Amino acid sequence: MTHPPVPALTTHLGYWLRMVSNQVSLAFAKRLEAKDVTVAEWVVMRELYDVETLAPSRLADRLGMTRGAISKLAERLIAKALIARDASPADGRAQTLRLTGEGRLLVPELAALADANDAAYFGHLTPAERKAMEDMLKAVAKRQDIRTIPVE
Amino acid sequence: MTHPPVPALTTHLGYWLRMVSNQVSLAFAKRLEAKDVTVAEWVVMRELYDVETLAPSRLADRLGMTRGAISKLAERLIAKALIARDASPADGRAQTLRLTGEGRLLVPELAALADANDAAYFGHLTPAERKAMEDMLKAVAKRQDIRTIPVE
DNA sequence: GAAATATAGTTGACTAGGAAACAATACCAA
DNA sequence: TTGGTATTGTTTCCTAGTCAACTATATTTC
Repeated sequence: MTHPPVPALTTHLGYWLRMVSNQVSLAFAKRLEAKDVTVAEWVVMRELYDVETLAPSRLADRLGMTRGAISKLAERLIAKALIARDASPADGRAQTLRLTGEGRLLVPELAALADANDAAYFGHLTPAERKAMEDMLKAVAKRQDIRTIPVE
Repeated sequence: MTHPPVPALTTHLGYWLRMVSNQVSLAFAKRLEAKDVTVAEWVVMRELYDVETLAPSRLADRLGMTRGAISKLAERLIAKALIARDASPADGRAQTLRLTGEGRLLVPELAALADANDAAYFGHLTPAERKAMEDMLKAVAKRQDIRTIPVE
């Protein structure tokens, strides 16, 4: 009783993309769990790593999250003593976020987990294949003017 | 004060994959919104489309979701009158889910949205490029024994 | 310089999922 | 046939987001 035939989900590139992406992210999340850090927290920490300080609202823009989400995310990272929040001297509304010493020390460890995860999933591809995939994904991103850092 | 240099997030293929995948899924979700359906609901409906009836637990396996999540998802679809739930005559614990007439009529419309979304993101790739990407993703999926349908 | 407007961050209500405890039923083994 | 175990689906509690209302401070405009 399948009236009009409908192509399978698997005919869409988006389907495969999502399936693989989900698994890669999930596996990465599991690795991070050993360090008691989520993917979103990792991205924030990595952003802060080469920038000294950053305003929450800038972070929201960069990660494509709402300011509310960043507010709560920052709160969690502060509770873990991985980042710190300072009032802006210039603007009474504004704040800046920065890594604590502890947080800064953790980033290279987390980066190693990210490397390992990427290698586990894509390490078997030849350099040419990797480059082809990366180029295609970059082209799609550019074409659609995608610029936010994927958090989840 | 960036002590040890850490490679940028963008050096990972997983980063690009997630960025593009997130945007493709988000755009698809927005299209589905016009029909008042979520991506997860669409996947369930598409699964039911060529199968007559399906047990919730089978659905959970196929979609890689918990039975609890399927329970709630089914409840939402039933509330929208897009699927129906019947008690299994053979097994007092079991149920089966099926599309309603209305639900079945909706599937081809939703499939058209899926096609359009895929085309919007990947239509500009040459057939060879599309195939290369699909093959690589399939290979990664196969290598990791990924078999669940990506819902989100 | 006062009033309107804009911006930064927080909060509360809501959503969709996971994990684990649970109830009901089925299966199995002695 | 009865007692233990397995399985099905539901429920409760938790998490991490969104959205929209809110507070406080800045900026602009007249």
